[in-house]
Amino acid sequence: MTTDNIKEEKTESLNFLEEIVEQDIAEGKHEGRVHTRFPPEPNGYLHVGHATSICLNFGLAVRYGGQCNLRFDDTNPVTEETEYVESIINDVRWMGFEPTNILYASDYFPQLYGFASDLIRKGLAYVDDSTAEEIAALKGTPTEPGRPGPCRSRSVAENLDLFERMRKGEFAEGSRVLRAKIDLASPNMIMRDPLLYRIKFAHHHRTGDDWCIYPMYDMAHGQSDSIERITHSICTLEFVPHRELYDWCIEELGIFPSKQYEFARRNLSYTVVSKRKLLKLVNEGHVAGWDDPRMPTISAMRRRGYTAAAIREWAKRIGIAKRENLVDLSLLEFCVREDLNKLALRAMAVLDPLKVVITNYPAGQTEWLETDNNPEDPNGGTRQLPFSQELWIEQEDFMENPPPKFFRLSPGTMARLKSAYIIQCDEVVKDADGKVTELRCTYFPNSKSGEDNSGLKPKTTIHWVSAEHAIPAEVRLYDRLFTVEDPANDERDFQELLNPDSLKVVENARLEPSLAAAKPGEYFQFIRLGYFTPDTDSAPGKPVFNRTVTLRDAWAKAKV
RNA sequence: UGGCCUAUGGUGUAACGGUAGCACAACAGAUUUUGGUUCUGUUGGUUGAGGUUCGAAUCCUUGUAGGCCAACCA
Repeated sequence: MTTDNIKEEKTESLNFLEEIVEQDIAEGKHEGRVHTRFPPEPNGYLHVGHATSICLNFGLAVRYGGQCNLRFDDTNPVTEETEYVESIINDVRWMGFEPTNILYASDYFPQLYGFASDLIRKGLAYVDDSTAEEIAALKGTPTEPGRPGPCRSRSVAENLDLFERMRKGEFAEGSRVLRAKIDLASPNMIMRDPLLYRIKFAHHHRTGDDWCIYPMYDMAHGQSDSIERITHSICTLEFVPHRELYDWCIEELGIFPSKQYEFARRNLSYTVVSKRKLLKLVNEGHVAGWDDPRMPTISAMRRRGYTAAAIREWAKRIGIAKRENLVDLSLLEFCVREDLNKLALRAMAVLDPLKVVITNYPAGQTEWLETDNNPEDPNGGTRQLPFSQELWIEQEDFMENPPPKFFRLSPGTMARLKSAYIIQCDEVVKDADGKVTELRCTYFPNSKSGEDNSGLKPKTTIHWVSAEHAIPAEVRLYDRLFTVEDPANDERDFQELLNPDSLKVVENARLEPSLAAAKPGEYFQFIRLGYFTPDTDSAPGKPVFNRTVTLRDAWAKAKV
């Protein structure tokens, strides 16, 4: 290792969780073992927030030679489904991580039942017959202590008997719960005799009808961590008050001492991630589904053309801390462009076609021109583009009365056709309404790309496709779903904040013929327009492309 | 009004008592057969008030602001 490397390593800064992990390793805690877990509840699709959590938990394991389990926190049968389990596993793998184990909290139900019984035997849990309202009323408020209910003083034997009969299904749903007996006066509301088990006669996606009592989060999560000998159990800030209970359970049960650490969830501007709001977007038809490319779900980002590497890099760059945040969407877009710039194959596509006729080019002739697949990749290779007398160019690349800084085509000016010839605009053809329908141009035969000796220096290069050879396609242009940075914290109605232009469908795009074979999962840059990927709606002979993200566009900015 | 968490450029994040740095964004320039990429530069910051110290973003006190907690959700 050189001095430079040492210096670099020294200056690299760690986030607070990496510091904790490194300190634990240095102290030989758990024999230096690092074992994390990603614990989604299978009640919906994973979104960007989960993506950063995946990167955090799996990333820590990878970085420190540890392990990371994927554990489904499936303790509430009424909201959870196998469909979600499958999509979550798929999303985790797509993100680029392979779980050490794929586990389910529901597999621990027998053990968890035993833990609860242990607490009862220690006099630390009791069966409460009160209604939800009664329990809430006796819990007090943050400023007033709670008061004991009539069941709090039940004997261990009675509690054991009642709890067993709860399990046997002798009591009606909602009629009794098991509660920890801790401290009704605790300033931490979570410690005021928290509920541990409730009765639910519901079919569970894995355990079927084996159980009619299900553990609450606090009776399942930490215990599952402990069973799996998780060393660092990382969760979001809203669980901070639960840590006291997490530790209490582990202490009283005398089980493996997993430790909980909390970080601030990362929020992304111009979107929402609350399950309720995402559901509303889907149900009210504001988007086409959970994987509509405008959604912040992992499946939607994948469909839109974001790469897992870009999302991982984004998570790395925004870092990790404990303060509230709203990460600017532009950083995610930067990461997506950065990755795609390296790997996307360049292609020519015209979204808003304007006909160009090269008057001095032989009608019916086709010439195949070589062009780079990716100028950023020396091994990217080349392909052939057909050139002919009639072409399509972008409407935007022509202006009859251009402003001063416009240096594309206008009457009398020249432009280079990318990888082809320099043309000059001689004549503008209009329809009865005065709309420009065609440009009649001449080309300079000695200006062919790669062998140009014309001496001409046009101010710009524009993209084009040969009219005869182009294939038609639908192209979907996406923009941010909301018009405000932080829709979740806006007092206005959800509805008012939606961006009416979040989707623009281009029905009549013209693509270079090589794009006919493109498949979802492949990445392209339509030159000068942005990054695009085939959508899953594509059908043979009817390709559909999604715009992942535009290119940075200095001209667009200069115009406004 | 009880407890807990958090405050560093527009945004995100470093600096662990010793020169406030990095990235994105913004702006300017160079290069460019993508108004892309790449390269260079510029603007801009420690929540207020006290205190400790030779020296404070950092430690202490006290304000202020934001967030979380009284689900048979996780």
